[in-house]
Amino acid sequence: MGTTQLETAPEPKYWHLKTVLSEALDSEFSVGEILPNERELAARFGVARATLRQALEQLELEGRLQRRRGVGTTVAPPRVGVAVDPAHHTWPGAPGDDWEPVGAVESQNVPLAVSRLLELAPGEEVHVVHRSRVTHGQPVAAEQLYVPARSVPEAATRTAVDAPARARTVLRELQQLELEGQDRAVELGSARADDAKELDRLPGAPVLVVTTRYFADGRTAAVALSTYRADTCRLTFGDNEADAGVTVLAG
Amino acid sequence: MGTTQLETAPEPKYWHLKTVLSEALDSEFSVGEILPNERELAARFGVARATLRQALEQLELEGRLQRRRGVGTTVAPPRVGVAVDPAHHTWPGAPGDDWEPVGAVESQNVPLAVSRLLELAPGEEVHVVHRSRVTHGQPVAAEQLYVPARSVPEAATRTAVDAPARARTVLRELQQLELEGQDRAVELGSARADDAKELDRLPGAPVLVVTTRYFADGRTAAVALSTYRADTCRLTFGDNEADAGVTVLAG
DNA sequence: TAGTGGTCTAGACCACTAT
DNA sequence: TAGTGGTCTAGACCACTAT
Repeated sequence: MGTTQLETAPEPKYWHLKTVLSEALDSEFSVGEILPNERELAARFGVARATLRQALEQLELEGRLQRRRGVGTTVAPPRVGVAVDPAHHTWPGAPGDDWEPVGAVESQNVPLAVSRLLELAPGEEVHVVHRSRVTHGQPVAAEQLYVPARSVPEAATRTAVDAPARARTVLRELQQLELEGQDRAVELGSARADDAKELDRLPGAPVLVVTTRYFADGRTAAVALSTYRADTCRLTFGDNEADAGVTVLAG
Repeated sequence: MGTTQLETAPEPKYWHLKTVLSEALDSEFSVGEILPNERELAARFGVARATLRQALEQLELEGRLQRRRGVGTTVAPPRVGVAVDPAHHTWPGAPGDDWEPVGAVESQNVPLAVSRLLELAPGEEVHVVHRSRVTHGQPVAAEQLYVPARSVPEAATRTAVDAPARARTVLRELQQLELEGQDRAVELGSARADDAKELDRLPGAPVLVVTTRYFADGRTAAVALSTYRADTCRLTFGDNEADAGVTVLAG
């Protein structure tokens, strides 16, 4: 016989569990259905709760499950396709964009990476416009749009009555400029406490961060940091019409 | 005095730890530097190892740390910008694309979501072309390109000598078609075992999955599933020239 | 107030890397 | 063979939701 030790390393329990649960979700559960609680599931599979949780975490990451503290674990609907990059480039706040202005403040305190993209001088004033995006009644994204005061010298945010009006003032001025181009980058991040609250998630939840640079007057005129829920969103780019409706479950 | 119970909920230990470590990384460590091991760090901060690991996991997710079993934890370099969507649309394998053909097989067994996108008939044959992408000497992505046999009737994969040659045969035939358009979607996933191995990660590692649809002859002629390391990659879209060089650390 | 998922502990052992 | 991160256990208690 000889030693047959060429075998592949044993599969971790949580990995096997994930596979089993995934198949059960496909065949025995429907969207919105509540799973047994974690202590019950762990007992049923004969593993420690921590191990069971490792499997559930992965399935949540893949958009298969939704877990809510105090409530329970449910089968998640397919991810929602959200159009991020329409073929026709426009300023934020242009007609037809899905974002809701929430407020705006003036600040000298912006993330280092943003100040580099905008090539800010030390102490330079920046309007920070806060917007949110809702699809199918669910909050899917929160955005901070950084607009140097130099880009919109006429924006009179202090005279506006309420917060959304202040935001609209900045957006309106921005649209006076000629948009010369834009680009985007997508990366994985974890939700800051404020964004998490707005997205109805816990701090640290995985998010897709889209960085958009808007070019005008030969320089970067504004930068948007948009934070999308990674569990529920599929970001779409290009020719496609809004929701293609089909989700590729990447597991 | 009265009860002052309007206070915000206490910050979890691992969250606070993450903040402390993050600041230490900024000020006291440089890229590539090795951190003390987990048992040592946990002792130093007076927490259980599991709690320390929760903080490290988040920092790794944000691309700040790199952990390797048997080796240790090091400070990660800034994320690499990888161009995903050049302004000029082309077939995969066109001159100038960064992918290396690895192999190709014929299969009737494709992911359900892919077969829906391609509107495959049951049992229809599909070429599965496997490619990999390397940047700065590091593997950053693995791809499965699904091409229905009907799209490339002349592709003679069986006569090709080696695996890369079989892949190139399919790609060459694909380029004979007129590309009418393409679109993309990005979502979070976890690495399958085979992709994980190729990307030098453990199975289940977080990845960004890009689904590309290629249109020709009025239908979807091919679909690519590209799996990018989420810890090391920032996907760029649009006008930007390759690497913008600046990383937005989304934490 | 009961029930849920989230945090945390203090261990043990395993898989892997480098020497 | 020593040292690392990865997996797993069996608990305890906390924050939050809904009744």
